[in-house]
Amino acid sequence: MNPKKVPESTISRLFVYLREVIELTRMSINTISSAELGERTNLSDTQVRKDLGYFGQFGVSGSGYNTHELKSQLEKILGKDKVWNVAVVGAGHLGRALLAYPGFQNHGLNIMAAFDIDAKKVDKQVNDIAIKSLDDAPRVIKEKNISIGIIAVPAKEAQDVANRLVSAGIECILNFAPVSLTVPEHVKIKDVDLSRELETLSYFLANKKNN
Amino acid sequence: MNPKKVPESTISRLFVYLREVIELTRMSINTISSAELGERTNLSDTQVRKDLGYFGQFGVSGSGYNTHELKSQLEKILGKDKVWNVAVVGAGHLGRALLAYPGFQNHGLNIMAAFDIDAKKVDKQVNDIAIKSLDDAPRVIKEKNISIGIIAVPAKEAQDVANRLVSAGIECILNFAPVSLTVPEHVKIKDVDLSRELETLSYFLANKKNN
DNA sequence: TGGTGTGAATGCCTTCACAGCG
DNA sequence: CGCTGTGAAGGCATTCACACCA
Repeated sequence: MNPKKVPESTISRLFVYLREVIELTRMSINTISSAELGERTNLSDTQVRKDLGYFGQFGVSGSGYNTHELKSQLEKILGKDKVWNVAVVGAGHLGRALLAYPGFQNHGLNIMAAFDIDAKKVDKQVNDIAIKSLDDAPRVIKEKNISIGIIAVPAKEAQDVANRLVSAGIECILNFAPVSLTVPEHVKIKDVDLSRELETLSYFLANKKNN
Repeated sequence: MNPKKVPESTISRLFVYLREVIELTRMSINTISSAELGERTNLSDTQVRKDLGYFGQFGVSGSGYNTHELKSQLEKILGKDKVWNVAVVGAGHLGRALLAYPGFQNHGLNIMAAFDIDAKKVDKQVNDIAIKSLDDAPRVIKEKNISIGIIAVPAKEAQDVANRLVSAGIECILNFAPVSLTVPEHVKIKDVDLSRELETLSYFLANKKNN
């Protein structure tokens, strides 16, 4: 349908533009140029125009983009009319932080279930969500039509959890465990590796001095 | 010193190789080929060799890499002999999860301090670390020689926190707030945008059906 | 004049292809 | 023969340069 292939990084930035444009409409600002939008998002004006250009011509020469129109176009492009159900596996500190994270609800993402293998955590309530045994996952995932799974368990258990999620019908995984998971082709996986991010920063520090 | 510029993505992968190699030495496996190492990390054999090739020739033709030597070389390259002190700003769910995160200690990263503006949280203890008022940050950061800051506060406060950290002498920031922060050239910033990661997955789901 | 839209140029990173080595 | 090391090719994403438009 799209004439040219859209880079994944473009998609990621569109969410940033959308956030900013929502803020602008709240402030009753009706027009914005690519340069201004770029400044607010720490991106170049060309980058902004190129990204938007993949999906049509929303701008007005000499004036810029209408924020209200841009907002609704971006929402349409990014599928913001749809809502997706999410399950969190692992009710440790990180898992519970994710259950409490306010950033998801506003973005078409509903955390519907939480699982853990630890019997001591099962049936505890976190933020209105009851933690269930991992054994219940296949049933609950199907019943509640959950399509996104978040893995927040230790590295050793992560592959097993991934296997269970996949066979329960999960289509996307956000993985916080510091291991490379193997999943079937049709499952999309995204890694968030917190210690690696920090380690990369420390590498930067270690090498800064030498230059 | 390095003849060719090393891609940042290579650095990031070196940490993955190191993890794997540590695991291999624990299992008393003394030799590994680039193909095997690639399989364990979901990367290609060429990628592994190219990455290592930036830093020298550690391999043995026909047999592979000695895990013990590779381990110590990687540790040296990545500055694992050094230890860096870290401060967390924001003692909400995410901040507290980071304070409790076990993955940092083993990696030359010591969380030495935590700050919050909320007077109700100040002086509470989390995982042996006392939460201090943000106003104490400049003093504590200097006293404890902290060079990495983690921002885990709401979007609206993030830029202000960043400014304070920078003027207190912080050199690297790991930012969990969903905004683009502006910092001086010499400060390295790395964003971890959790809702964006999840949103990108939901975009993938929304578009999968159309193909 | 002040802005958009976009082919062309560039730069970065990954993959290919293969020479060389134990 | 199996595996490393690496120049060359290729692919993807960003930036440049400029035609075009209100």
